[in-house]
Amino acid sequence: MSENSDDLGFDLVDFMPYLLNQAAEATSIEFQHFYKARYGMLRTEWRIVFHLGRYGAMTAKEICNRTNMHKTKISRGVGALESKRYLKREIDTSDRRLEKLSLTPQGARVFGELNKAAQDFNADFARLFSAEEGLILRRCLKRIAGL
Amino acid sequence: MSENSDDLGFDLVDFMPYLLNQAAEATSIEFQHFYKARYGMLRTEWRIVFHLGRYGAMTAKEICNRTNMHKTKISRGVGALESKRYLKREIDTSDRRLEKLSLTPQGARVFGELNKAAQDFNADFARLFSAEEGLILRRCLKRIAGL
DNA sequence: GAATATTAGTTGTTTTTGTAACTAACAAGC
DNA sequence: GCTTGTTAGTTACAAAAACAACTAATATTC
Repeated sequence: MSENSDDLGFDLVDFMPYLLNQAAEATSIEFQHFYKARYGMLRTEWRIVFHLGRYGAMTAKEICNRTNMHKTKISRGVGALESKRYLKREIDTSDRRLEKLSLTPQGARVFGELNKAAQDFNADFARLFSAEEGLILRRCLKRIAGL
Repeated sequence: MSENSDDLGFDLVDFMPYLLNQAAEATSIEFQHFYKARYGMLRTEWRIVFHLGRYGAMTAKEICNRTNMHKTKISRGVGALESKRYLKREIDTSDRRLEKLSLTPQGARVFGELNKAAQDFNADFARLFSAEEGLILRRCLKRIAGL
């Protein structure tokens, strides 16, 4: 905290929103390489692919609820993924407002590769910390994010 | 981690870039209220004000180096703060490429208020954690951010 | 000291995001 | 059955960020 005689307060690095943001940025930028450079995907798109690959077919709304991304972001991500042929839509016959989204075989393959990369990334990441640190870090972040 | 028989890997919430991002987002959005709603400032502008208020007059380049924000972002932030009369520029006579940036009295007053709000925010934030958790969280985040 | 390179900062253009208004389908109330 | 309300998703427009090209000043090199 470094309170000092001039009462200027803490250093920026001790300000949690800043520190969290810097840590998140640094990490995101690293992982971007996998989905951006190789598959031309945006973060939103990668998240959608992850959701559909990991949890199965669902509607855009369900992805919204799970991630608290805004629906317009999802709508555009879905459009982009569709034009890349990674995803297909199927309109629910009992409620024609709903679109069930699912990965195409090609999309599933991309998910497989990215998911593998993500697991490796996470494993490497974990090596930065002791077991106790990792546990506490994860617990604290979940609490902050309200998860 | 929840490894399961289908080998689908972890949940998104256990993927560190995602978890960090969600935590950073949640926190940033809360603190935005202070600088955005009250002073019409953007995050970049708040960071610039913080730097000048906390560490004294410096050039745009120095702010760049300290924060790894891109220089165009800083340039526009400085312009916006100048038109709000929170900041003034002074060209270095020995090297006329350099502009020494500093807060106006009005800017200094705003810094004082925001800095106070930031300290309070940080103190409230700290209450989410035990002393040990807070220490470890901070240490881990710094390591991740390379700080 | 003239050509070249580097540095600080700006400007212009393109992407991406955020916000609000919209369409289409369904649901409720009467 | 016809208003009124709600929900899923899209589209249009404005704000912000990213990226590249630029200007002006200083350094370097020969």
